Amino acid sequence: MPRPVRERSILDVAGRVVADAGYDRASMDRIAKLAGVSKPMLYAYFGSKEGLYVAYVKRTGGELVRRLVEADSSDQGVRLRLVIDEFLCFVEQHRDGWTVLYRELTTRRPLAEQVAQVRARIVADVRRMLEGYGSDGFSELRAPASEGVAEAIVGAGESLANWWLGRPDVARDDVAEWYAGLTRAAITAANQAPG
Amino acid sequence: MPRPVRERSILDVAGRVVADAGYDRASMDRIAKLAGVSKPMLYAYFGSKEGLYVAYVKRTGGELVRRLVEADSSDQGVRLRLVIDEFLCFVEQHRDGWTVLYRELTTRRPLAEQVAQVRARIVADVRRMLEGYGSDGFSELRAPASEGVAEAIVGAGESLANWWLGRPDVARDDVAEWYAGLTRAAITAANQAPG
Amino acid sequence: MPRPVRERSILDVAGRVVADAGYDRASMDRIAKLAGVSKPMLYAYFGSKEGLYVAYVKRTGGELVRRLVEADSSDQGVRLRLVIDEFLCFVEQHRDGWTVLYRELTTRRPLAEQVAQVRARIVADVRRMLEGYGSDGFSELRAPASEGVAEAIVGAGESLANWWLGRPDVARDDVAEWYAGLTRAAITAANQAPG
Amino acid sequence: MPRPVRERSILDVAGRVVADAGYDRASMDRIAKLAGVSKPMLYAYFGSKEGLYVAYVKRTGGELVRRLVEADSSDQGVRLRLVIDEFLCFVEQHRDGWTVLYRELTTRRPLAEQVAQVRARIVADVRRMLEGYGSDGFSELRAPASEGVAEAIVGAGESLANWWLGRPDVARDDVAEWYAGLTRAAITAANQAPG
DNA sequence: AATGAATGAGTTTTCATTCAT
DNA sequence: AATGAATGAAAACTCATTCAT
Repeated sequence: MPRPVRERSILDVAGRVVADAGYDRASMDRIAKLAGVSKPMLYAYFGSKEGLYVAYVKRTGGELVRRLVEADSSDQGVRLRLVIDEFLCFVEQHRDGWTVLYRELTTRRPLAEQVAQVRARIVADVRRMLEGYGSDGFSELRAPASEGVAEAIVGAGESLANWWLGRPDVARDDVAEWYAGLTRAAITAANQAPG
Repeated sequence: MPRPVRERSILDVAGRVVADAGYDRASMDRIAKLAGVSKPMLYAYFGSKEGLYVAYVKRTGGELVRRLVEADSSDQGVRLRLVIDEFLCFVEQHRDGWTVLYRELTTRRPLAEQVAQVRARIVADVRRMLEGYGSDGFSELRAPASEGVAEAIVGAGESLANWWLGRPDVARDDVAEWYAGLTRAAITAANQAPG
Repeated sequence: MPRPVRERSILDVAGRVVADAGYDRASMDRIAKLAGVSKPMLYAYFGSKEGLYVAYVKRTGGELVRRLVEADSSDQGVRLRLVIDEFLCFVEQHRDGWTVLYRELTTRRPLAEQVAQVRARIVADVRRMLEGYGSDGFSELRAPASEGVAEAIVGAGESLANWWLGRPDVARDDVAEWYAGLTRAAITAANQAPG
Repeated sequence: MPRPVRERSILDVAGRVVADAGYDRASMDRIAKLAGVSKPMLYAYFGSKEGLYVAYVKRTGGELVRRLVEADSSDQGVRLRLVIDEFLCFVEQHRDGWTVLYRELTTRRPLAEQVAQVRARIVADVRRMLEGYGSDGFSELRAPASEGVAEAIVGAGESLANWWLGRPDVARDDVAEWYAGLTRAAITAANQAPG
């Protein structure tokens, strides 16, 4: 089997195992066995446990960011809803990936950097949205309020996504609608607060 | 040293260590050394590593819930703001405790149950708030929307609290104000959505 | 079994195993099994494989140096012969120790430092002997010649000792006599060379 | 690249790596990478790690012996000095080779045999020199004294050579002179001892 | 003639946990 | 009531070696 193919299939398994057990409890032995390869292959391809994890996070986080950015480049009016849709689509399609990204957000060492960067980019986007909102005459929101509220909005989405993972009977469209509503309301409220 | 006193000081140390390194990387050796007792003491008092952790979570989560419940029993008009204040006070006073509770929220085995229960009670409270909101004539919010939005609101608070932990220069009052604004806006938006 | 006793018996076994197989091929598993303890004991007492080795070398090298120094503090006339006797006694009594000290002399990483220090002290002594020899009127030997010849003399002794280890039928007294003769001759020759 | 050429360049690399790290810590991976060939090539050419090592030692030890033998076949009067010169020339030109030969002298398994043979031949030569010395009327030296002293003389040379490797500022001629002086003095002394 | 892909067996090290005193 | 001594089990990682192409 050629290397790139193997690499992808190993990453898939690694994501499943890490999503299931967390980084610390995910053993290389288990990943190797489930991937149908020997442990030395994991090390030949990824160098270390951390290397394997980082490769997975880069692949998965990279795709999430790419999709959000694309959705964000659409027409102003529908942008928010499209970005939210895209986010929920990603969660739906990559349950493991999302679980890993989200779980390791709260872990300090030694991998937080990678994941934190992905999230930071998203928070920054939301913050820009908050700060730009008032440009048409309304009051304007500035740091640190814009930062805090952006964090809150992103956190709301994460939490909602996790809840949704356990409720497959709920339609994505509904979830997106709630989240979009909350976001719009939060933006409005934040901008009116100082006034 | 009488047992209850020693137990409390051990729990304090355990919280610090677990907040610092996470449950898996927190070793009993380290906890024993920092607490100034021998390892067999830890086992005599708490039975196992999991037992020690559960004791810590019960104590810490219990206090969080107690404080929120008390704040929630106050007058209707200021209730939301008081609860939020109480929550942020707790985070401020128990950085380790909050970090542990929050971090382990996303961990599956073997301790999630305990922590999840604490959070579930909070989410349920918020949900009741959402569902009761309309009782005075407005449209009413029902599950699963009320559940999802409650999750989102709680998630927003968690995220905001974590962000705030890294920004000690921001006043608690401001954070509380933003969060209260977001929550009220979200409730209003959610109730108007179906109409 | 109290710790100091255990430590000594572990060190004895470690010396035997390392003398037998060399540092790299000596496995902690094997040392633990032969010492009748579990591997974690080795780590509890010595920290690491290197730590165990260093402890052994310190103990053994320390004793060698102590004995040589004592013998060296005797009356001038018989000093050389006494030191040589003491050295050969040590080799006879600590075959493992000598083998380890000698073998690891030629190893670069990561342990050479310790052993090299022991040897360096001995070489320095011989060098001082060489340089002081001429003080009664003969020509005097100086660096780098004194250094080189000291190295040669020490090397001759090491080599002789190793050869002797494989020839238990040869009396220690004879070996000592040969070595003393060689050393005296070498000193004389070295001092006359420049003249 | 024709096989013999490649073989030689592989051996050169192997020598460098083994001199640097020792046999056990020298990995086939590293040798293959530095030699610019794939690992299966190493096995096709040399059969095993041990095979590669043996090939290196045979080549290097063979050259050392050849040079010493040639120098030894010269006129009686200058023989000793020529042999010593040749030895030091070899060390100077083949630092890696000498390091490997010397280092592995003290290693027991699994390669000592090869290296030990090379050294044994040299010791035997010196011994013959010692035993023949007295043929012109002086007292004669016999085993085991001749063996022991020969070992000592060879060991002195090895030790001197190693010391010299770290002192490139010292002229070869000086080193050779010291060593020749020591050797002649040792021979004389050994022959006079019994008398 | 040459190599990318692959592994069985072994290494050092750590950890939660218990026993004898 | 308290601990020094001790361990079974499992972790991450490495290496010499081979096969299929």
